[in-house]
Amino acid sequence: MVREKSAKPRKQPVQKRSRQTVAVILQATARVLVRYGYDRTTTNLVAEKAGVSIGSLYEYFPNKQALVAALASAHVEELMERVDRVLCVPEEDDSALFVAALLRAGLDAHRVNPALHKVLVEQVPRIGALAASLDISSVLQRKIEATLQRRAPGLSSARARMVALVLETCIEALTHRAVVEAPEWLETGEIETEALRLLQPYFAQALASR
Amino acid sequence: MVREKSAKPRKQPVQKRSRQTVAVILQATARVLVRYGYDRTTTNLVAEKAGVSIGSLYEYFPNKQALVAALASAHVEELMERVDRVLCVPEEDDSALFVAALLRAGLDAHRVNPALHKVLVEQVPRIGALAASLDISSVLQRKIEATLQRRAPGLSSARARMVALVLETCIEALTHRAVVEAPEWLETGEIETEALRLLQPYFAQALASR
DNA sequence: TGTGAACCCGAGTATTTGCTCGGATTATTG
DNA sequence: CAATAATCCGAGCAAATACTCGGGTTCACA
Repeated sequence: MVREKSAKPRKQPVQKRSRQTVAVILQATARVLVRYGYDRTTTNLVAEKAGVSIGSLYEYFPNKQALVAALASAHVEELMERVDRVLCVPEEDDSALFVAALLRAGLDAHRVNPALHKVLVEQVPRIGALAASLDISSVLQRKIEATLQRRAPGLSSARARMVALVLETCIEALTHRAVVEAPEWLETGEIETEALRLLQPYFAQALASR
Repeated sequence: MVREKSAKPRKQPVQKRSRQTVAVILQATARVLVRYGYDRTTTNLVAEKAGVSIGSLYEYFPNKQALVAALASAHVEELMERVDRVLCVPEEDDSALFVAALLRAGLDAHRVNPALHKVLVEQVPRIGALAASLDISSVLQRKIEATLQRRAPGLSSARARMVALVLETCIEALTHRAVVEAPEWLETGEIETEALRLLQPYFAQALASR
């Protein structure tokens, strides 16, 4: 099926009409992905559900991977916006509050179209363009690392990287796990409490032992 | 490509010769998966690399999913054996030692054909038979939960489940992350140290506050 | 050593699916 | 109001790929 895609360039939408078309195609892609899963998602089906012709789809997306990658990028961007909004709040000098804020960002992120998120994470193979688009974690980790170095200049850069990795990894894993396996713990906030019990002492100690 | 697979039953290998064939096919599947990735893995290619005919392959595996699922099951089983071997050692009454043993089990597990593990985790879509085959985490979690209830009978069953989830999730996520992103921290043991710093206080406290 | 069962073979078939291309339709510009 | 560009269309091609089937080969066992 999908060969060694040499990314053939496509035209950019310039008029309002075509930008609308692209948007409709992406929305349809999301719906089809969620409903049928990745490998039963075909470009023809997406075009049909979007109400545009297959020809139009290929005007703007050179292949299926590029199509899904575009959607994934948009999704990740939306997540990042939420995280940024939380990370920029200036009052988390207190380590406990900082961790809590991070955690809330993680939980929040998982509330953006969780069904799509699940498909992207579980079914879409991380290959080629998709690998980069789906690599949320490392972006986030770097972001945390930067914040850390800004707020706790005493930390060596190696330590900052390590602590950022631990925080990001655990938050991402725990929230994701809760979403798919124990949604009731999300509602009740139990997961949040438990994660704080795990991460706050760790983080406090990491800051102390500089 | 692959339709709504209605699992058509295939014959079981009974003679030594055919068992050998099945083994060879599975080994080839692993090699092909690692080398070409999931969607460029075709049944025809697997048969060719295994040195058997495509007909023989379909004697024992009804379709591609079943083939990969069989391989995944075998892999998971191998992981579980290692984990069991560690978990059954009787001397971890000390909470710190218990966590350390768990962690070592996690790290150990990731040393079983890590390349294959990576492909299975990152590329193979969790659908149908594959979803179950790849669900290592929940099996492990239940195993930890049982061990926990046996060794710390003071814990309520809800707490045991929660603590097991946290331990399993974090160990799995951290080790996996280290493997793919910072292998040097695996060599030096830094990841292990750091994970212990995170998990031991948490676990000790969880046991104390019964 | 004969016979049926288990096993193996691989060219070929039936589908699926990504994607093109020539031409119609709509917008923009001078 | 041309003329040119942008957009849209969808039948159909080419290639890939999962899977079958009829027939040959090897094994178990009486």
